[in-house]
Amino acid sequence: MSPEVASCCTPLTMDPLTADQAAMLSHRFKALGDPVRLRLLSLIASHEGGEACVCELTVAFQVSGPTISHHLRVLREAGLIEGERRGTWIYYRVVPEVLRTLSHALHPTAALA
Amino acid sequence: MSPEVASCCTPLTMDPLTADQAAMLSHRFKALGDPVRLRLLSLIASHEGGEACVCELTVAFQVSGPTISHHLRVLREAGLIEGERRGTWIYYRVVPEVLRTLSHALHPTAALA
DNA sequence: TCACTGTTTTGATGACGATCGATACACAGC
DNA sequence: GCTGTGTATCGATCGTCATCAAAACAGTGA
Repeated sequence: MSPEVASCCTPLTMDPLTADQAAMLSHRFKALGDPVRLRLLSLIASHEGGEACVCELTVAFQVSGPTISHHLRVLREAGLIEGERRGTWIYYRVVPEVLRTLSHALHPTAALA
Repeated sequence: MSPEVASCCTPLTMDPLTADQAAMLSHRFKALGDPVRLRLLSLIASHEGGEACVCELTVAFQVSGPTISHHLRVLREAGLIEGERRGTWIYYRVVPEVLRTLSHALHPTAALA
């Protein structure tokens, strides 16, 4: 993603969001607004090495493979995760700066590091 | 809301979320997943005194009154804001602990205060 | 090149959500 | 009580989304 993603917005509690800022942020929050996607993100982020193969993610849910793939796409298009193919398997990892941006947007003292 | 809302979850990057945790968090993030609601929340939080009257919120958007009311209800049912009637007008304010919870869930070092 | 496995895309379907106008409810002032 | 204003609910509409089965695509190894 573009470099400004991690520093675009002051916390939403400090100044009113512009329509553009709200559109960008809401797109990301919407991606987090599904329990399966949240658990996928959590599984990837907390997985050993910071990345997880789709095959490991699929077995953790009751939903079908295509559905997992759909949710991974939504997370990917929201900039929250990145995928990379290595041989047979595709590995996903989180984009920490984007998570930090969202965290910061919700709470002034958060994620200043 | 219940007392545990502000401390229920370790950051989702540390441990995989349980289905219950994911359901609760995704419900809140879903409420943030709309640009109008995000701007409403921001307007309320950044407003002088930490609260805003519905009449002040309605004029800031192009959408109808019922639609604003609907979005305020979604935010309210997600526990992100609280409303209080004082005389003629109803004032909304944010629930800071819940915002801090969400911020913390996204980033380990965030919102420990 | 062929078969096999892993992942994504396509197409369809049922549920959900954003929005509106109309209506109902709550309070203030007369 | 009545009337007017502020806010919420109802009912309908139309678009979006989560999900699946089926098909397509990508890479591996025989």
